[in-house]
Amino acid sequence: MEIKAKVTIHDIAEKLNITASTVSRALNNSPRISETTKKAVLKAAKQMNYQPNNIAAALRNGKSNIIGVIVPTADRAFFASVVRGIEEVANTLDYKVIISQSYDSYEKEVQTIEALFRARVDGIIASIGKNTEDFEHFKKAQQKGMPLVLFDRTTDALEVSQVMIDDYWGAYKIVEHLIEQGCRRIAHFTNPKKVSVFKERLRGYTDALKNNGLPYEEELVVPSNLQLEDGRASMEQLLQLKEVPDAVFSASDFAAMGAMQVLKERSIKIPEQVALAGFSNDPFTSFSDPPLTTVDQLSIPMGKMAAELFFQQLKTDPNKYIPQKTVLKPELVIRKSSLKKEAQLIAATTAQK
Amino acid sequence: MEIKAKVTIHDIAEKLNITASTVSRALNNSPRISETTKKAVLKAAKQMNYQPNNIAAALRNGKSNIIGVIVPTADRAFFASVVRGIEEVANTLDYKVIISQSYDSYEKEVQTIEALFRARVDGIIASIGKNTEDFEHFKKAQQKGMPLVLFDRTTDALEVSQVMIDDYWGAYKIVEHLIEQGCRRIAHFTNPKKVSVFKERLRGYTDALKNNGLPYEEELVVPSNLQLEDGRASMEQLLQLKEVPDAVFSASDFAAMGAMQVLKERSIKIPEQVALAGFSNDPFTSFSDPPLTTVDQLSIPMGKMAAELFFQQLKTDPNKYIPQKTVLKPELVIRKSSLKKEAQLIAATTAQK
DNA sequence: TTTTAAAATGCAAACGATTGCGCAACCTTT
DNA sequence: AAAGGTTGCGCAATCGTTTGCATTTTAAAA
Repeated sequence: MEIKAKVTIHDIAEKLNITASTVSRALNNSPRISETTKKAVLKAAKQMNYQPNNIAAALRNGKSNIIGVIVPTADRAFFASVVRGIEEVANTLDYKVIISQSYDSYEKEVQTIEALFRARVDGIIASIGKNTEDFEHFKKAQQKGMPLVLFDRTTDALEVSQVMIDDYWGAYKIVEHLIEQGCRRIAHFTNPKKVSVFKERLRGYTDALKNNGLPYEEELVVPSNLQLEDGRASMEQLLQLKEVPDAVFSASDFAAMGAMQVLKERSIKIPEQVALAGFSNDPFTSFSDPPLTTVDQLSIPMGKMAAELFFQQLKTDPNKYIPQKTVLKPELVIRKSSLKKEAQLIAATTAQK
Repeated sequence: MEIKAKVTIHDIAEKLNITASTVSRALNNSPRISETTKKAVLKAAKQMNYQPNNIAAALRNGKSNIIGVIVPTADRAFFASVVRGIEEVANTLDYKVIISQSYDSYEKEVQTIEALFRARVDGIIASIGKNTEDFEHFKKAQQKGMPLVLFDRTTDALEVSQVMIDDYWGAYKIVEHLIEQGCRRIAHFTNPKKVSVFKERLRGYTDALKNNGLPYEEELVVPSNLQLEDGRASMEQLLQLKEVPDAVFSASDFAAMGAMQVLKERSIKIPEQVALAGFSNDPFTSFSDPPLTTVDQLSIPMGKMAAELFFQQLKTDPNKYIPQKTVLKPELVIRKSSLKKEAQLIAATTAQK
């Protein structure tokens, strides 16, 4: 078994005394070829250890069977899971996934998309970088007639298929949950950026308050970058208030975590004194103490759905295609950090003894 | 700005009244082309919005500028970070990264590698699936003269470049740390599989005990699958012992986490009564209460190193190449779960008041 | 002004698979 | 037995770049 020169359909053809055309057709199971020769070709191919050259086919066909995926960073839990979801469905259709990172930089994003064009990907699935406000580079993809699907961080500036979760609904529901648990002064950590997800979560928060007869109070809504440290700072700030809140709904798990740390340092009981909820269901949320109530973003399903929209678009005439906006209902993940009633009940029965 | 038919070097050539050869050479900055025409070509290319077709080039050159990466699952924190590292260096060299998942299935792994062959990747970077014991599919890559780099889960059955961390050293050091903190009965959670990493960690554990004059006790080494639930069970088991350990070094963060839960449920103080250490530095370890001491696996550097080995191999004559085995020294991440001395000190000063 | 070397560009064949069109050979029908 | 249909396969162009080997142009030397 030495290394033999790469075998092509021509080699097979020669061996069988037929032409490459016939071999090609046989391999592609064309009805124009007799069963006998098909069998012969298949057999010879196996025997000679033939490996089709997708690149040659790609050149001829003008399609590469490759999807380009752009994410801010490949190792953030959410994005990693989406990529996983995309790969899972791509895999079943013999498509490959090229992954590239934009690092939330506009310039990188533009470069990256150009690189994907050069690589001749058949289309692109992307989550827009935080600092991107111009979308010409994505439009280019559309102009080329490539399928383009946006997920999570999308924009309405583009007529494009997109998948996201219903941030409003998730926020609304979780605030409602907090209220149901007896919380009456619910604070919210938000982000001032134009990014729509945070706006939506804020809207869900305010509407839930309103519809449940609770007042919206400016001082309870604190904006920040939503990282761990920001969460700490925001919590400190809230604790300065004359009237301390009895719950915090953070638009990010990290900030919620920061708040949790501060509360614990001050021996403020969670959830009895302050209930806590985050957003994203980052893997770490189940390991905190108490485990953090949060909203699951359905990352893997989102990836799958994005891929499905992609292939749907791939199959239909670019002129006929109508972009689809898919909104996934997120799932509430209720954990101890917000189960005030239960905690009180346990406290009561323990005290009774 | 309508969609113009794709422009090729021939179009540029025609416009400039030269041939495609010249255009090609100009674009590739060949010394055989005069500066004047180079300028002209570049200008025309920009003007006509020329996009090079990598596929055609790949066909002609026999190389695609694509690396195939195989991981068990794309969304496990460790692998996601390695992929990130790989992509980072690939990106600087205008290489693209195709990612594919083996799901720890041998069959999938074989299929996946075949698919990568078809895609004509220039080489492969992979972490071997848990259940893989035959390596013919990887050998095929080598026979084709492709660069092949293995990371983390490697094998000595293949003469191949590999990157891993020094599990022995990491384990040794962390056990030493526990001893230094005053622990004398240190338990260990391990995994019975043939996978070398766990064997190495076990070896580091036993050697550290030995070299520090502590006895190795069978009953303190408990094997399991090292998931959260396994950690819980193992801890329960340890608590049944006549002499309960005063520390646990788990070969996985998840199992360590399970142990932490059990200890907390029983109000056993961490680290005062039982110190805890894990392995991997999974992101969640910094969010537990107390934060978990662990060993960082240098995932991003590992990815970068794997990519560097890859390119190194790509550059050198396959016959001359000598596989490199790179062993990264992991980093101890000391957190509260093991800082017994500090905890005792604080306890003491608090009591004094 | 011719000769000669160097510099710049052109020609044409690859790379490997696909496919529209055409041409045999064979079968059916009348 | 001639006309018309099928069936099975071959021819040759094509996808867009690259590159070895000319060939032309330019500049320098004689």
